[in-house]
Amino acid sequence: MLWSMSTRWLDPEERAAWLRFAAVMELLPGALDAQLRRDAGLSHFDYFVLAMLSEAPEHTLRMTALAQKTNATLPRLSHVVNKLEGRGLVERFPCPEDGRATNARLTDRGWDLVVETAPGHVETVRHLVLDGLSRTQVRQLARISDAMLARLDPEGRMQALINPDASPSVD
Amino acid sequence: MLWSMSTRWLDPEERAAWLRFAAVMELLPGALDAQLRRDAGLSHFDYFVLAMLSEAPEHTLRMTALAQKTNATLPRLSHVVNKLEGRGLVERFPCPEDGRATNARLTDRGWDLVVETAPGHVETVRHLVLDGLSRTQVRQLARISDAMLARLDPEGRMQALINPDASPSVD
DNA sequence: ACCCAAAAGTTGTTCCTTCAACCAATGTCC
DNA sequence: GGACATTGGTTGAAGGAACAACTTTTGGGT
Repeated sequence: MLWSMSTRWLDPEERAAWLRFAAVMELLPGALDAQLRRDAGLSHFDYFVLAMLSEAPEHTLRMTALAQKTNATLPRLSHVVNKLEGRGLVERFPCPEDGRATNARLTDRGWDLVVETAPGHVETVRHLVLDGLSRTQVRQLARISDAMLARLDPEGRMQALINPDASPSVD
Repeated sequence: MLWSMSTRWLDPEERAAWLRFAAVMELLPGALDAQLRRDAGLSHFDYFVLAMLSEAPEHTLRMTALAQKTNATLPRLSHVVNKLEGRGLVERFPCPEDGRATNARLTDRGWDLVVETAPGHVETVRHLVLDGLSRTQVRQLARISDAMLARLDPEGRMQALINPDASPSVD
């Protein structure tokens, strides 16, 4: 910002909202991660990967598709799937239609783990986020988040998630 | 959750709110980090450390106090302050009152950097978060965040920030 | 005075993420 | 139908964060 346009600082209401919201963003991810790590030995990202697979047809997705749904880079996903494969939660096999592509599929063990883990995770989300809000506030939060998403993700890559689907998924 | 109490799943409204909110939490930190890294060569955490010092009397804080304000562990803070000290943005000196303690103080260069950087950062926060919201929604966001904070941080360690104070700070 | 527990920081190790380089398969354009 | 760019994915090394172990200083108890 070289051309120093006298900054519009935050007024008290804006500042109050931003500071609180920033504090939530600081604390909530760690809290969710801690619960999953404790109860299932999974990072939040690990769990999310499994959850996305659990929602997919055949419990299978191409790596690229999975990366988009989880908002991850391909290298990151590759490493994580390596780890999950080592634990027998996921298996990889070449995609029949495209020789370049790889499919990731949830194993039975992986599915079982998601099914075991989802209830506790939902309970945590409820406890930390939703239960403190009124019905009205839940609706307000949805609209506010939508407004932010319009700025953060104009292309709507993450919108895939915001549709109806299968059972455990939950995230 | 062994005692398997048939889980209260999220209803459509709750699910809609949570998915959108989770997407925001996924994207926003990275966006803020990217802007600061590009314009000032600082991670968001780095910037936050400097900002907290810039608000403190004498631009000085004990490591422990700084760690609380930034929600960091002491080891993490120690490493980061090492780096910032190497760049001449912060200096450390033993605390006169307590031989165990160390004080961290913002240098002149550090102060200058915060002053240069703050406007662009505020502009980014405005653009990504606040400008998309109505005045009413800004107030709603503050109240909603407060409700979550009551669950996430019952002790209110981060509440220190939610008070009025000096100029550049901004975060 | 002395001992022992707790507090304040630092250092080192490990794990995770990101970045860059790389390989293989596909598709395209003369 | 052969060269070249593109897509899909993996791998290895480098930078950051969490956790554990280790000093040093303080303070309380006897």
